Amino acid sequence: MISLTEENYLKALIYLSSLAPGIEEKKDVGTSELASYLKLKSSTVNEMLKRLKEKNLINHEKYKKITLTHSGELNGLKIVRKHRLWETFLFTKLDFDWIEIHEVAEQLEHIKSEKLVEKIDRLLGYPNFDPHGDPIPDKHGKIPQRITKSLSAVNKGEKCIVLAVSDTSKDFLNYLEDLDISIKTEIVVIDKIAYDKSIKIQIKHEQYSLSRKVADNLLVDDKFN
Amino acid sequence: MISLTEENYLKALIYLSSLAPGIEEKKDVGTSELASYLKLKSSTVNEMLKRLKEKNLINHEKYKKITLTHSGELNGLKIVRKHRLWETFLFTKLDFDWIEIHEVAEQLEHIKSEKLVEKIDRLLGYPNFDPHGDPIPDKHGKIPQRITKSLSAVNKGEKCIVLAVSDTSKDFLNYLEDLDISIKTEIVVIDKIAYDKSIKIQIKHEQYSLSRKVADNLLVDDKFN
DNA sequence: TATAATAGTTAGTATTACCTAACAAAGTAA
DNA sequence: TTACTTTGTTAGGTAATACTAACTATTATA
Repeated sequence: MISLTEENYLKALIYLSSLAPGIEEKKDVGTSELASYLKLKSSTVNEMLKRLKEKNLINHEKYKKITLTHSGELNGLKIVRKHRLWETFLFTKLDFDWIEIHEVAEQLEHIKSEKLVEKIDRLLGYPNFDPHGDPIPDKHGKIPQRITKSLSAVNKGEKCIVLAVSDTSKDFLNYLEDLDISIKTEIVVIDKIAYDKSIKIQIKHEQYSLSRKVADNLLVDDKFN
Repeated sequence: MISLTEENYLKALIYLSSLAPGIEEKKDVGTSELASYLKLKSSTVNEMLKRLKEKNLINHEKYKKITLTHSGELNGLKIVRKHRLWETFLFTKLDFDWIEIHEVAEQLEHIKSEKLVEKIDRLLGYPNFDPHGDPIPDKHGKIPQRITKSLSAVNKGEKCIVLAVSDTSKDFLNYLEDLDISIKTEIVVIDKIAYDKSIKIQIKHEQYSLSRKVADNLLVDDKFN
């Protein structure tokens, strides 16, 4: 049996080891890195690493980096799957907004019931991506690949719809909320300013100017017709 | 902050102190009674009682009975409310069956999010009773009263529908499942045997004989036309 | 009412998951 | 290559929640 706390360590390891650009290349994770991500002390993490190793969920040698075993990765992906399914449920079925879903899903992801997960998955129509655009692993841990294009790469005059964001910080999500940009929002690229790489866009009948940074973090689909 | 464990103690106290027939008359609960209900040792419970008393959730003097304070009752009712709303959700929205819902709701009831509870309540259309027929306290802890009549009290020749059960043991629920009796099942009382107080009923086109005990534990509505 | 049975309490122990403080290993830079 | 910095580990402590064993108060009964 994997405890709630252990589940959170696995999830953190999944997240940290896939932080590298491509999903394929895995990054090795160190004790302090994990500790600072979980907002815990290294000594605490160190102790947990021993338990996770005993349970065959991670590989770890003294003073070396941490990697997930097959079992560890599978179990971690299960939590990620549940988290993202619950986020989707909260967003699409209960009208929670983009910002609120994460916190509640952090709790719901630990509910132990295979059947419940499957039922929710079905209720949602077996979605491949959550409301933030993150891929939802299937029950075997397979992660759907997304064809992504950042808004920065869309040509002048073209139309696209928002699929996902590559930054899920509160600040960014709040800013998007102000601009009324959410998943499936239709955006027309009016102009691209060469000088500072900012772009001028139109949403419904409003026009805005977005910085390069913002445009980079908006992932879109430009061939949806 | 009330811990998950503390919440379970409060819920148990709500349950045990309302075991008396009328909901109004409250029964006082003892340490061992609580311990045996929670499948814990009295010493464990005793320790927890101290903590609950410090948090002003219960009244308890050495060697005396336990009663809930106003705050304890309110907090306990909140858990009961969540439990029953989740059971209703699982039953009506996810097609879980009568027997499975309890276990999953035991976990879901501890999710902390006022908003989530309200959203689920709304999604379900603000139900007053859960799939077992138990009343769902409202957000202020008010418990809807049900007008109950046991199947034993229905006259020969009359029709009724199942509203609730007064025994939620697995054995009983399994037996009902075998008979294909669930909430809203229509039952016609064909005959009442004076000798052993058993009754003969008809469901759809099947006839069965039910013992007195079973009939007593089936709560029905006989004026639903 | 004396005593046996039941109920409730206390003391001491274990586990999980956290902490601080002290120390050891590895990596970096003068 | 020595010295500094960062990273990782160990030892020892705490709070929550459980346990067993031993003890005490209350209740029931002969």
